Amino acid sequence: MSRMQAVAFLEALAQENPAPETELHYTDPFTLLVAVVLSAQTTDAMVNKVTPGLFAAAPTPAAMAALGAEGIGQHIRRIGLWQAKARNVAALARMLVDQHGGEVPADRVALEALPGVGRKTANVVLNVVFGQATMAVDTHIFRLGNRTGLAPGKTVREVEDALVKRCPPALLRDAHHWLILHGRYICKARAPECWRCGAVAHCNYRDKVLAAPGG
DNA sequence: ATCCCGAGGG
DNA sequence: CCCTCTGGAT
Repeated sequence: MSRMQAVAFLEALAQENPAPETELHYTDPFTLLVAVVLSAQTTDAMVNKVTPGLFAAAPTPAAMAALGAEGIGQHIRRIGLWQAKARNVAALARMLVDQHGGEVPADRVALEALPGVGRKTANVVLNVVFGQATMAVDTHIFRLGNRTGLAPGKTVREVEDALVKRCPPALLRDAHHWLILHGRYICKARAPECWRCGAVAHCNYRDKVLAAPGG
């Protein structure tokens, strides 16, 4: 896919809204960070069931640290990996209070040093909160980037770099969010629904699907 | 059975 | 690179 095509592809996807109800619930940098940490290997809908109660009980790093792993666990028992997440969020909140003045750091190294925060979560925070030119690549975006030719790469880093280079600055913020939704609901791993893709005109994957046996 | 808006550890 | 942690949806 040429750069011109890639930009047209991204602009078309930015207009799309496959599933608005699946946005993560948060109100500030800290709750965004926690919501993203909680979302690992679990659906956003499930996370949204527990975050209102959790954030009502502990809206700040200090309150979250005080709530502790036990208290946090009481609120998030319904989501996957909740035991490890409760421990991580408690420790993470404690680190924010002790080492970062109760604020979410605007630095990749500091973010990734927080328990439960890896490259993907750090990229979401850097992009959404601090407006940095980063892309959070998950399995959906990795697949979409390769299959459409938008951002080819054999590693997550390669796909990430390709997307940052090709995405117009105006679209960069939150681009990972609508790319994920597109990958989750339209450009699906199995049975992709090209007929309701807003960017079919800028992608030849539909032709490949139709040409494939049984496609 | 397989996968998920992953991270951490071996 | 591999594996495990978790629950829910498909």
